[in-house]
Order: sequence, then C-alpha cells, then structure tokens
Amino acid sequence: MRFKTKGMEPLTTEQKIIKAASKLFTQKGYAATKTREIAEEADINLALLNYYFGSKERLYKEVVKDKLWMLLEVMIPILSDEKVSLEEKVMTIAENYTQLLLEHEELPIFILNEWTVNEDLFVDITRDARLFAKPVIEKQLKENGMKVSVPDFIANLLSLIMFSFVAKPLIVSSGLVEEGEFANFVNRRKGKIWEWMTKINQ
Amino acid sequence: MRFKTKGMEPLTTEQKIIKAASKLFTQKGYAATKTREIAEEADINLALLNYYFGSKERLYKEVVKDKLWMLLEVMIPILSDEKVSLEEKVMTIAENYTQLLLEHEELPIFILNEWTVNEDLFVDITRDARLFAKPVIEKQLKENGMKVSVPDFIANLLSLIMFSFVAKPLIVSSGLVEEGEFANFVNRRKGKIWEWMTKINQ
DNA sequence: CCAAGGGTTAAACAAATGATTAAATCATTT
DNA sequence: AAATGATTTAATCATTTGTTTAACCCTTGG
Repeated sequence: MRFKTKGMEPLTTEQKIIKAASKLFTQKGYAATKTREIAEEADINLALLNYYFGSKERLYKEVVKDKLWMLLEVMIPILSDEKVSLEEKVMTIAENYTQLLLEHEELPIFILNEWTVNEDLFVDITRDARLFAKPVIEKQLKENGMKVSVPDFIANLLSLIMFSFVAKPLIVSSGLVEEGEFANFVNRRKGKIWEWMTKINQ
Repeated sequence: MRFKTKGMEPLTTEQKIIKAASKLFTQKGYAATKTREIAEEADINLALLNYYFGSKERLYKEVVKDKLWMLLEVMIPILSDEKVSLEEKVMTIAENYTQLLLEHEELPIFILNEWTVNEDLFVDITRDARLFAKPVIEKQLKENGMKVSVPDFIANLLSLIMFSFVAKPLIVSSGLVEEGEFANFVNRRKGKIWEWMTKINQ
C-alpha cells in the first residue's frame, strides 16, 4: 500500500492528496477539515479529490487506516512473537513508540479521539486485529515471576510510554515540563520503563 | 457559575442550552456539532442560542471551561495541600478520578483532543492554572525516600489512572478487557496505584 | 389598563461546503 | 497524425450552516 520512493521522483497526484489529507485530518479532525483546504494543501484541483477518492469520507478512511496501522504495527507483531523475551519486548516497544510519537506527536490523540467519536468507522478496520498475543504474554509473565494480569501488564506498559504524548498539552502548560525539554523528558522515561515494569509486577 | 438545583424546578433556557451543548460537543467535537442540533437537543428555538450566548464559539468556550475545570479540580487542590500526605494524595486522586471518569468517560479524550486541535483557546483558560504544587510534592517525595522527579511522579500517577479511559476503545476492541468488565478493571487498578507508585519509586 | 421590555418564534440571508459536470489537455498507442 | 483513454480544469449545483431580522407573545410596573 505504501510506496517509499528513494529518489527525487515527484509524488503522484494520489500521493499528494493523501499526504495533504493526512496532515490536515490529524491536525484538525474530520469535520473541521474542508475538502478545499486539502486540495489547496496538495496543490491540486478540488475535483481531483473526488476523482481519485470518490468522497471526503473515503479519503478520510484511507488516512485513518494508515495512521491506525502506524500505531499498531509497533506493538502487535512484537507482543505475539514467542522468540522475543519479555524484556526485549518492553524495551523495543518503548524505544519504537517514543521515536514514532516524537515524530508524530498528534498520532495517538488523533486515533483515540476518532475512535471515540466515530466508533463505527473502526469496527471493520479492527475486525481482524484482536489481540492474539494474550497466551504468549501470559506464559512469559509467569516465567518472569510476575503476578500481574495480562490486561494490567499491557495497560501499564502503554500508559507509561504513551500517556505523556497524549497529555502533552496538560504537562507542558502546567509548567511540569518545558516545551523544549519534552523530548528529553520522554527519552529519559523510555530508559526506565523496563525497570518500572519489573518493580510494579514484583 | 454552577447552580445545582435540589428539587424539580425545570431548567432555565440557558441551562438547557448548556446541557445540550455540553453533551454534543463532548460527544462529537466542535466542528461536527451543528447549532441546529444543539437547539433540537435542548428543545429550544435556534435563535435563542445566539440570544443567550452570542455565537456557537462563545457557547463552546463555556463548555470547555466547565469540562476542563471538572478535570483539574480533582487534582490541583489536593496536590498542593501540604497537610495531605503523599499516600492520601495518591489514594484520593485515584479514587476521585476513577469515579469521575466512569461517569464521564468522554471527558479526558475530549479535553486532550481539543487542547491539541485548538490550542489557542486554552491559553487564556489555563493562564493562571500553573502547577504551584511542585515544591510540596518535592518535599514529600524526599520524606518518603522516593528518588523520582516531580514530573515523572505526576506523569506516572496520571498515566496509571487515566490512560485506561483515554485508550478504552483500543483496550476493549482488542479483546483485552470486555466492555462489561471495564468498570471492574479500572476499579481494581485504582486499588493498586499506591502500591505501584511506591514500588516504581523505590 | 396599557406600554415597555425581556423572552421566544418562524423566516430569511449570505457564506461555506461537498459534490458533479462537461469541456480541455496530456500521454500513449495505433 | 489520428485515436484513445487518463488526467486536469473551471464553472456550477444543491445543501448545509451560523447568524440575523422582525414580528409576536406574555408578564409587569406605572
């Protein structure tokens, strides 16, 4: 679905539209983004948007699918891989999420908000994305002498990594962390996640 | 600002509008909510909305101020009170937030999303809400032999309490926790927060 | 009693918005 | 170069949307 062009080839019209729509939808949400804005941002004619994607809604679904996948692919394959130890899992996910979210700060709040506001849209997208990792994690938790449940383990892991990004406006405007220090803040936290996870779970 | 009427007196027109707007804005966001919907939900004539509030935006700001305050008043006064021990603080905040968010699940994601999407709006609202609690917490962390920084302490506390609500759609649709079990899930977590916080911070 | 004024209403307005159309242009094949 | 299909464009359409207007109630104070 994704074509990463190594060189300088100009984007196709379709790619330009997706890129512009991606930026605007994640910045301002579905309803606040106007098709004319997308066209302008993509530097194409309004009619092209409907020519390629049929409607604003279909374009939106493409973007959501894309962004949701960015968020899930960091987690799903690693969690369910039996050959990866629990420590490696936590370290890798912490590392990958921190890096991803520093580059796309608006990603988690966009997805979580849209998922709340527009639940039906996600029904078909996530139909086959159930968490098949449960038994694997369960086994590894026992091996590590951790007495916590799988849901608590996952919730704690994601909380400690992702919440800072979701609550960034609150954290920054409260003066808790300076805007310019935010990257350092989350990078420092990233290095402590495994320690915290082991302590929490004994 | 808030009038809690004990009895059966019918809501004033102004109250009916705020109530309807509150519901719709938090459910669907600013742009997706139409003034005609608010009027219909409030069972009043459309023109009354502008008669009482001047514009959709002014009405929206009222709602945001209200909801933001609901979210902050649970935390701010308790955190900065020197007479409340650290354990009491954590326990009380965990208790109060869990209860508040079970009753208003849409609250945190609404505020955090609007804060991201519509940052300028929050500038004046939060101008005087800086976190004056820092020195108090710092002292209490030392007294409890905790080596963590204040920002990490607050981030961990809020993460462990609030993230489940923010990420509820993800947690539920992944099959991690059943919809019907969600309240039990967060209530069980609530009871462990203080234990977790002490372990994390040694 | 009635005029004044706040509260309420239906109707209308202008701008915006998502979508469509039909014609023009471009690139590729015959 | 003619033909064909894909791409691009400007113009237009039909609704929607936030706001305003002007008339109409209904209570109340002089």
